[in-house]
Amino acid sequence: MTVVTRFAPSPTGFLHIGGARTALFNWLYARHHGGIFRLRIEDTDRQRSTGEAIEAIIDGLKWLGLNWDDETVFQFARAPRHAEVALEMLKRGKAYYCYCTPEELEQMRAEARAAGKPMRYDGRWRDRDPKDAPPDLKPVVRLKAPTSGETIVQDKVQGEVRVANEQLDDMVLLRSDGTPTYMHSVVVDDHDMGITDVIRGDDHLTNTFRQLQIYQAMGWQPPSFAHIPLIHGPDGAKLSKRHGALGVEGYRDMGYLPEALRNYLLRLGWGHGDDEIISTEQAIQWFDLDGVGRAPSRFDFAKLDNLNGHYLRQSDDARLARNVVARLGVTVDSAIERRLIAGMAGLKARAKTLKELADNAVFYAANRPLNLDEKARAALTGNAIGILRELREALAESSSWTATSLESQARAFTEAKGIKLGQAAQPLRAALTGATTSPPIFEVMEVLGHEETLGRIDDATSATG
RNA sequence: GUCCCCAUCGUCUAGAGGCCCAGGACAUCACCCUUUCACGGUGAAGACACGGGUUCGAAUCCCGUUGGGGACGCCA
Repeated sequence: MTVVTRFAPSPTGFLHIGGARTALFNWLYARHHGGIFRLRIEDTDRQRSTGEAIEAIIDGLKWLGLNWDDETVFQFARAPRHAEVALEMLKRGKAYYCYCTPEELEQMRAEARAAGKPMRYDGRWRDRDPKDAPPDLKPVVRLKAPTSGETIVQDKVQGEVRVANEQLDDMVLLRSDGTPTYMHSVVVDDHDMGITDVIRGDDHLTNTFRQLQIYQAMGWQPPSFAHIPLIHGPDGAKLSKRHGALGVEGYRDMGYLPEALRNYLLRLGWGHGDDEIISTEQAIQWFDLDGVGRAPSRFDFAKLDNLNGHYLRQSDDARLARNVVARLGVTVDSAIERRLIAGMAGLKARAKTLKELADNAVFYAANRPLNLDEKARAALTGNAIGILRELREALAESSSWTATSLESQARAFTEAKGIKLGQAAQPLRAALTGATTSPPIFEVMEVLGHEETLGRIDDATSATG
């Protein structure tokens, strides 16, 4: 049988990091088995669902490279079908009308809590004569759930999980306005969409018992389930905004690469021996549910940064240069674009994120005269100016403008003067990059070129001297 | 409150009774490389929550305790 998985977010906000991982696991599982990965938007909450959220989720999935098959299913549009199934259950005696008011239910819960019992609906309309129905009240449809025995989930991650049916109550299938509840629509949609494997956060584990009862009532074959642990913040509590609970676009804006985020998310809750750097091709080949752990994991930016740095260094220079230009919000001519590409090798080894990369690339994109930061200005005081002026004269005659030849010229110069290389290199760095840290300075000179280099030195020596 | 799930270095994890006085990665620290900062390399420190069993032998199995998390809506 072909594997069919799905990602089913509710469009009440952005695609958060936990959802992204759930989507990734579903996608990998489907791709691993040569199956189908589908997207269903659970927009039945009309108050909270928004078009922007739908767009954010779709953009987020696309950015992450998680492509889905077949057309996107919108759950709200299927409400008539959900009602149809509920009515069928009514007809079969598997469901019934309940005329309880919200106040009654609230009281029931309060009493149950006080008595130390599970907070559940007591089933007072379960076997009551419909003639008793109050004429002015619209009823909900409730599932006639089994009252004895137990419901068992065979979970691919959590193992066998069972609960006594007395713990579960008769849940609402159709609201009094005739719209379906989440619990009901999920089952109908998963069934109709031919989903074979439901992979979702383990906050749904206990919902599964109830959903299983709907499958049983309809005589449907339930899919297999895999409930993956949630992602927590660094403090072990729920992921907060400042700890990573952002939409994936937040990660994009911070300068993370989709392949890095994919790799990071994959390793959060899943392992394959000692492997850490895992390409997407490899992930598809290796991914299985056995490798998914059962304990929740904590989100760690430091590790994400490390992974991102790795993928950054692997990235194509032209791609990075384009991203840097976009981030800097500048327009550059083709000469500067070439300069950025040429300088990228030195730049990308020094950055963890695209944002950092862009910040460090400013001196390549900028036109003269350069802005010098405080430390750079400090490096251009005292005899540094004199050294720079002399070095400039030596360099002006240079016939070979490559990093290696520039370095040997500089070394010859400092040796002749009896000073350390650093005494010339640091002022040079300050003058050429406006900072005290940068890629190797002779490489910078090569990338900048003869004319620009001398010009920047002149700017620095005249402005300060 | 009731039910369910979880528990290995700070973090992510390897570990499916002897290969483990517990391995890898990130982070940390030291050293090397080096014109700066990175990258890279070498090394150090660092964990089986606790208590009982079972067994010749337990990180691995069982029970309990503690600690986390989740679910108990006419939200999804």
